[in-house]
Amino acid sequence: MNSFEEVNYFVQNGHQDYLPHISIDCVIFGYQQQQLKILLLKWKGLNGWGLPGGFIKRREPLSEAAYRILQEKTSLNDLFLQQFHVFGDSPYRVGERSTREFTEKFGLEVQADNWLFERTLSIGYFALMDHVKVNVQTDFFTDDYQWWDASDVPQLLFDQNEVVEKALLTLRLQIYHQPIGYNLLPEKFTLPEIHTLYETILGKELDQRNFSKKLMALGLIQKLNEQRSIGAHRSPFLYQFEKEKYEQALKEGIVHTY
Amino acid sequence: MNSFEEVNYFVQNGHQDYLPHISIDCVIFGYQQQQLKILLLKWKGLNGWGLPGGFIKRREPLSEAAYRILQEKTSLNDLFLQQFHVFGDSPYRVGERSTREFTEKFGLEVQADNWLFERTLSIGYFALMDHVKVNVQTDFFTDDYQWWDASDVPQLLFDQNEVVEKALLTLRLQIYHQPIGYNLLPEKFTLPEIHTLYETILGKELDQRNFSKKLMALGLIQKLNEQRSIGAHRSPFLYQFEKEKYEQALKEGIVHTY
DNA sequence: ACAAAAGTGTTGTCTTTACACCCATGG
DNA sequence: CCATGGGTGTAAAGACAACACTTTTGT
Repeated sequence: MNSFEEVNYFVQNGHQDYLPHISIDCVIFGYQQQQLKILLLKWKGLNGWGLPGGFIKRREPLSEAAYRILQEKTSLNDLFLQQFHVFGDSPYRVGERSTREFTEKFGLEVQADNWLFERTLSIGYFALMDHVKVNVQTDFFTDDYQWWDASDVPQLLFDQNEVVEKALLTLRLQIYHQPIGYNLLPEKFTLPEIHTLYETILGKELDQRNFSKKLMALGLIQKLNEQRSIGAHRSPFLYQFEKEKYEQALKEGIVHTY
Repeated sequence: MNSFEEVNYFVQNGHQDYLPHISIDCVIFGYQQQQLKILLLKWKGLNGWGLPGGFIKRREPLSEAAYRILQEKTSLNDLFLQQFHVFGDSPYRVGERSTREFTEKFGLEVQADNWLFERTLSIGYFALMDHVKVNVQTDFFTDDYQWWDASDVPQLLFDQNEVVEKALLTLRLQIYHQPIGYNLLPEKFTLPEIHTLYETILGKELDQRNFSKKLMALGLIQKLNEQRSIGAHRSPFLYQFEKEKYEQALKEGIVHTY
């Protein structure tokens, strides 16, 4: 959705194709330089940062909508995606919104009762992905994107700081019950890499030896006969997830503490 | 909402007061005779069992809506209530619904584009309450209610069996991170009572001695100097939750395994 | 040879599990 | 006095946490 005509049609007539009053917001986590990152888009005009999001088509299953929105923004399809909360309590989510500012910033005339400006609840989804596979698409409303450090997210538009907070909390809780990493790491990774990933997500140090013992005991990854060359240091071995076991663990859950 | 006039107004004009396309479904858990129960309402006409639910008022915060709906149905206000999932994938939640059957059963004329019959996502909430405090209110659409054993729920209307399943799953997961019991048990309860409650929720046996050791170690309950008389048996001591500590544990979470 | 990161085991402590007997009460 | 359920402790096994030195690699 990039041309003025497309956007104008969406704004004026989108309610025919999409459900009003409900949107989807995506918190996209990536992992980069040993830091947990979140993908934010810069809104044109509003001049602030916000989460990628979108609306649900009238005949589209909810989870398909979430996948579609993610794919539109990241051109990626193998990813972990999970609903985590519906936001409908903050003042922003209770009242309707003014169209004036919108008209000024984007040059689109909208009636006061335009569907986009009615009260809209938002369903939060979070996704995990390997940031190097991501090819971010901006659109008419957004003109820039950036991966922000998860612990250092700027002030976001609307109530979206709350959304990010909740996503982080959910991710941290989840890491104790589900394997995480498949979607955040490259296919082949080293023990120090996944170790740092866990430390990063949990925001605390994990003993190197205990971590690898435990991880190996889960039996979800296998050691390969290859090493990565990392410069003037000993070359770490590469590992990869055993997909079937990983999927099974995702379904059945695991219990551990790291 | 009991009179024909009220209902007719709601059906014809409800979209002015309520958000269309989104509803709330409540899975209400109670505990009774050592069994985990779920409150179901019997729909008039449709002649099937379903969950209590309702719509969100246009200017009402989401969680207030959930509380209101619960209060309307149960006349109860001190309760534990939590959002757990949005349902929008099942065929029932993707398409619009036929008004014909509705018209026949309830004698209300509705247009094909009536707001109640458009596609509607449902936000699932689950609640825990002491069933003896509950005073169930039926309304125009429902003429009976019953507490059903959680492990033996009948075929429900729409996609609601899925909703109940997910609620149970969430409850079971949650019990490892949050104290549970305050809202399901009477103010004063015995160790065997809370012990059976946990066994019931988790669906497995828990060693009596280990359970009480662990429970006491959490420091959320205190022993009273009273006993309950239970007939021809030794009288068990009564306990009660220490509210402040309980609330704190709710907020901060706990980790244990039972 | 040096700097930097990878890799690898053991021990003590704590947590968890398994298990059985006596006590209180009412009929 | 009997039947039923309540209440209580200990020991063995397993899980967790703490901890340091050697190896590899490139410069």
